[in-house]
Amino acid sequence: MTLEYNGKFKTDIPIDLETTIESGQTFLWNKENGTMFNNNNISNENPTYYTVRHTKEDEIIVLKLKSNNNYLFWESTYKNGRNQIKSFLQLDKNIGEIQSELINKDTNGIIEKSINSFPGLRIINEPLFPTLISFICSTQMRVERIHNMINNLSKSFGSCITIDEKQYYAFPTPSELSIATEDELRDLKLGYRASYVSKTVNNINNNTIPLQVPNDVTEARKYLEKYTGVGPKVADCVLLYGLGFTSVVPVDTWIERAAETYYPNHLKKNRDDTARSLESLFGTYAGFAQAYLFHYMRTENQL
DNA sequence: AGCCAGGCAAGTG
DNA sequence: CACTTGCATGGC
Repeated sequence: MTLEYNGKFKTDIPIDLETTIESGQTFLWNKENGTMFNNNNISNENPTYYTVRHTKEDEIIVLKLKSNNNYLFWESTYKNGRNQIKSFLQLDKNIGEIQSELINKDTNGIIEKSINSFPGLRIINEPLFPTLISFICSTQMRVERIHNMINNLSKSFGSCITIDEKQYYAFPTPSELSIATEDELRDLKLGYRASYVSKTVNNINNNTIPLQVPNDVTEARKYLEKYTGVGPKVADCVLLYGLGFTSVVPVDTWIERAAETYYPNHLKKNRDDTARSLESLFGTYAGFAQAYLFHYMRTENQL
C-alpha cells in the first residue's frame, strides 16, 4: 500500500496536534520518529502522527497528520481520508465560537485560562468500539500506560497493513479480539481490567449487548453501563469521545479536584452528580470545557 | 515504602 | 440506597 492521497485544511486557530492526541482523549495514534508523552522533546519540528483503522467496507487504512500554523496536512492510503480527518477533529464545528461561548458561561475565569493555555486543543471523536475498550482500560491508570495497553492489543490481535516495508496495526475488531484469552490480556499489562475487556467483548460478539447505543444521551449512558467495566465515568468518556455527545462531562480525579477548587457549588457527593451539575453550567459543549480543564489541571501539576 | 493513576464490581449494612 | 474493599501495575 502507498499513501497516495493527501491534502490540507486551513484553520482559523492553529491546531495543536501534540496536545490533542497526547492529552488522553484518544489512545489510537502514534508519533513517527519519537516517543510520545515525553515533555522534554528536543526536536523543534512538528511531529507527524499516524493511526490505522477499518473503514465501513472493512478496508484497513492508514491516516497521517501533521500541523503547521494554520494548516493541517494529511496523507492516507484511502481516498476518503479527508472526511476521516474532518470527523476525527470535528473540523465542521466552529471551535472559536465554542470557546467564547464556554468562556462566557464560566463563573470564575478558569476556563478562559485553560483555553488560553491550549487554544489549539481540539476535542476529538473516535470510533466506538476502540474507544469503549480504551476507556475500560483507563481506570486507575496513567495516560501513557493506557496508550501502551492499546498498542499491545493492536499488535497482538489487530490487522496489519504494510507501507514502505513498515508494519502498521489497527485496533482489533470485536471478532478479532474474541480470540484473546483473559490470561493473554493480562500478559499485555491490562491487569484486573483483562476480565472486564474479555466479558465486554463476549457480550458484543454473542449479541447479549450489541454495539447499538440509543440516541438519547441518558438512555445511551444507561446502556453503556451494562458492559462490565463501564461505570459512570467510563460511560461518559465513551459518550463524549466515541459517540460525539458534546455536552457530557466525564468527572475523574482531576476534574473532581478542579470542582473542589473552582466550582464548589457544583461539587456533589458523588462524581456522577458533579458531572450533571457541570453539564448544566456549560450546556451543549460542556464536554469541551471539561477537556480544556482536564489538560490544564494535569499540566499545572507537572504531569 | 507508600501513594497515586481519566474507577469499577461485589459485598455489606 | 450509601458506603467499603479488593483489584494489577509501574513511576515517583
